[in-house]
Amino acid sequence: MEIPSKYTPAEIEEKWYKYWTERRFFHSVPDDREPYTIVIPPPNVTGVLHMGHMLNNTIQDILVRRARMTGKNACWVPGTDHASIATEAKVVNKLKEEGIDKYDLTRQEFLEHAWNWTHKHGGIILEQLKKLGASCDWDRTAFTMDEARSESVIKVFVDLYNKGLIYRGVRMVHWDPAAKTALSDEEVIYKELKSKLYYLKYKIDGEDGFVTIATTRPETILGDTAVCVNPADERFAHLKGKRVLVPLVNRSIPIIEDDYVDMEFGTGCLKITPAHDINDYEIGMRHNLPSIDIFNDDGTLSKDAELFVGEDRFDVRDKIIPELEKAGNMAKIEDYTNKVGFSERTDAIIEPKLSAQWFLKMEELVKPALENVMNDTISFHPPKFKNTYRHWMNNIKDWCISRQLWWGHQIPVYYLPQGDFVCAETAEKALELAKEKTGNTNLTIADLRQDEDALDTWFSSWLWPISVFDGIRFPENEEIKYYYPTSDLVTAPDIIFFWVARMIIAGYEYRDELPFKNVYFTGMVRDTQRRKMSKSLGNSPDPLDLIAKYGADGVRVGMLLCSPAGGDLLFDENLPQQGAGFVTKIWNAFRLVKNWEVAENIEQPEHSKLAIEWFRNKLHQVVETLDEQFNQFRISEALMTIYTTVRDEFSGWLLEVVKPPYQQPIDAKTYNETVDLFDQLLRLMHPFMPFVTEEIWQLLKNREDGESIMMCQLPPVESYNSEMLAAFENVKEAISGIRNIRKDKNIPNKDTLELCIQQGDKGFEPQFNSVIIKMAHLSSLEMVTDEVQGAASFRVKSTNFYVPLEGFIDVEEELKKLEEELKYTKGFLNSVMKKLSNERFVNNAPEAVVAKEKAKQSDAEAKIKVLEERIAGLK
RNA sequence: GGGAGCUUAGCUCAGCUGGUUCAGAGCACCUGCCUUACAAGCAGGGGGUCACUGGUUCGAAUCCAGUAGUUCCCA
Repeated sequence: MEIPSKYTPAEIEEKWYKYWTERRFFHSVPDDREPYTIVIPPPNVTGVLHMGHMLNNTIQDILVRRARMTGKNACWVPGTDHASIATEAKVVNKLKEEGIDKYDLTRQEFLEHAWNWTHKHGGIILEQLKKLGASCDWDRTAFTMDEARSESVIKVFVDLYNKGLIYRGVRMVHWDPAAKTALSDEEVIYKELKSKLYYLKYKIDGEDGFVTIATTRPETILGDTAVCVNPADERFAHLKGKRVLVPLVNRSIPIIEDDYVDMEFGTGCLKITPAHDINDYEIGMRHNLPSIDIFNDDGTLSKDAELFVGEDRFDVRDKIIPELEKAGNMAKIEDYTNKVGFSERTDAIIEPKLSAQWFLKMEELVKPALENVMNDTISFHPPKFKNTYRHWMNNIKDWCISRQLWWGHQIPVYYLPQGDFVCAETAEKALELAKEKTGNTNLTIADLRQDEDALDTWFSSWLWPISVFDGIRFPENEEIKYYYPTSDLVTAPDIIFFWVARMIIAGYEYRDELPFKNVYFTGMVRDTQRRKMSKSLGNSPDPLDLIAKYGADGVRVGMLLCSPAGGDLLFDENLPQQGAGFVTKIWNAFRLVKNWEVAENIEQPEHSKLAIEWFRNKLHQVVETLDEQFNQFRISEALMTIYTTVRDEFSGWLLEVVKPPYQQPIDAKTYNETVDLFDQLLRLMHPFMPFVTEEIWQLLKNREDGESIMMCQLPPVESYNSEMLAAFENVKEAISGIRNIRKDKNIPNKDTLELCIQQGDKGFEPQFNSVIIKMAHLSSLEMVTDEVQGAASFRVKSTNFYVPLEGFIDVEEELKKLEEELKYTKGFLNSVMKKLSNERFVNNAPEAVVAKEKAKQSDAEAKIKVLEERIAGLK
């Protein structure tokens, strides 16, 4: 069989992904094995794959593949999220480009456009995940607006309403004038802006004189209904009970007193606009002030503003300033930096606005969700996110779940002709309730008017771990009982409140159980300057280009090598490059092994036997290490373990030892054992690099059609001989010592050397001599009792190694090296003795620690003796 | 304004309940080598007052307090 010298990821990856999916290896059905379940954080249906998805889904795939290979029934459920605001905004824009205004369409017509868009773009991101190698159970692909999920959302709304947890209230909400919808607190991003602080003079009603207030939003004076001072502020005592006139419109408003006012800030005198500021709203409530809503839903001024009606709020700000100056109301203007809320989705500046919305009472719901994270029933990795979580949960506010959008789940509330309303899953059920409620049996569905608003997207995704198994509609179904609770959730910390917390809440409310056992928070993918990847900066590579360039395995490895849990990943193209380099390394190791000619009639050499025994033990140790690392979600460390094992232990040591001389065959026993070890190693690597491991695994031995490495079991955790591993480390050190001598003395590798060993207490075990002979290319290895003259030397622990080099040896050089070694060892002994001669240390430290120090002492003393003898011998 | 975290090699980070796997890894850097699978490689090497100050202790990167810088969350 001809093995290509270059590994070509593109075609190989496509071949195996097809092989896996055609045989439905990713598909899971409940059986008697232990389930392992992950639900994907559903990406936005209209989105495209970005670097964050790459990292996140690589980690999920590693966890799922590993679970599958440890005998679990692994199920990774994929799907997408309808992303109400973002998708609606995209559809609205697209229609606008076609000259269609959303408000010229009926709801039905608009939804048709939205569905068309979804069908066209909805699958893209999932198709891209396939290129990454994601082993999702594609038969289970779900969408937050498909039938099962939609019905679940509606059912939950009705249920919570009937439990008295959902209510309608007029509240100050964050209004997005671009999307014309309310947003939840979590959807508002505060940014610092350089703006101005305007000092405005309000004339006192019926008197000469003014009061001066400071504001960043002069246009809102049109909605002022009071001016407020601190009751403790002597400066304004004389204003008590008086009134002032709002500039330009000359409305007379009262001067009120409230502790809220900060005497230090601005002029100590605050204008109150209850309709457009949350704090003013609260003050307004306390003082029974009227609210004047001066804005329309799109951010233009309403007729209640009296001036500038129909003009945009920011244009009005520009225009009102000269007006105020002209009227003599402008005292001064200062530069000022303040934080302004922006819409997460549309980036429009948020307008605090009074409006009627639906809210979910959170106070009771959060209790089990908080408790079970704090007591680690649900573990966060890294655990520092527990703090953030607790803080939010302890300061929880009712969740505004209505959005003034069409794309989403329409709120199942039906208004009756008299203004009353009922809440029901369907219009038919609503009609029944309405008849009951009103006693009017003549009502028809046409008399009911369903609430226009849609639900917050998170109100559907919070059910995701349950709804993907249809556990809301059919709580007793076999799948939900088998797969739920899910095992691990992999997500980014920026949606800990939006999504993670709410899933936990929903889990306890609807299953009385946690939704997942572990939450692994990935870092953000940034560029090398720590900037977030963003379209506008153009610093984000296209993941698919990277895969095309470096292969999916290379990209996966590159992303993970540098991505500790919760730490940000500073992406640089040399990462996938390194990943691809590692793939090549493995490929070359495979080529080496596979191209050996195998001879049945050759005896297995001693060195090969020893090396194989050593590596078998090494592998068991690695399996144990990986197990620990995975248990702690130290996934990038686990990859590093694999990386160094393959590069150093397997390629650098095992293969070099067993490698037959040039153009000579290898004995069958060594060959088969090497292939077997390679096979084990490939399995350990498979979750990280599924494609190259499958390709090599398939070529390593004859495989039946339908076999796959992904369906194999990982090598189990087994005990290993740690003395042997330690002994082999001494062997490596000895071989390195000889290599160093070669290097120092410029002795080519092809020349053989002689070696004499003066064995000390430690540092040498003769059973590995054959390995040393092979690896150091020795012509002889002799045990000696005395030191050897005319030789370069080095020490491993208390064993002396001599390489006789007549004529080459520079005694001065050798002595210098020995003196240095002696000096260091003496210094080391000194520090140990200092400890041991400290009575309080010997008396107070645990016995084991003292014993260790004593061992250090005797080792150091032995080494000093060896060095001193050697020095004396040379002199 | 409130809260949480972080600060260890040029970069990104490990370092568990204080004590030889305590000063580590990968990358980067430097020096040799085209040695027979691999120059996308191999063999070596340099590099850190563990942010600062004090405390606890026989012993502190590790525990405590304060200071500085920095990041995130919330308002």
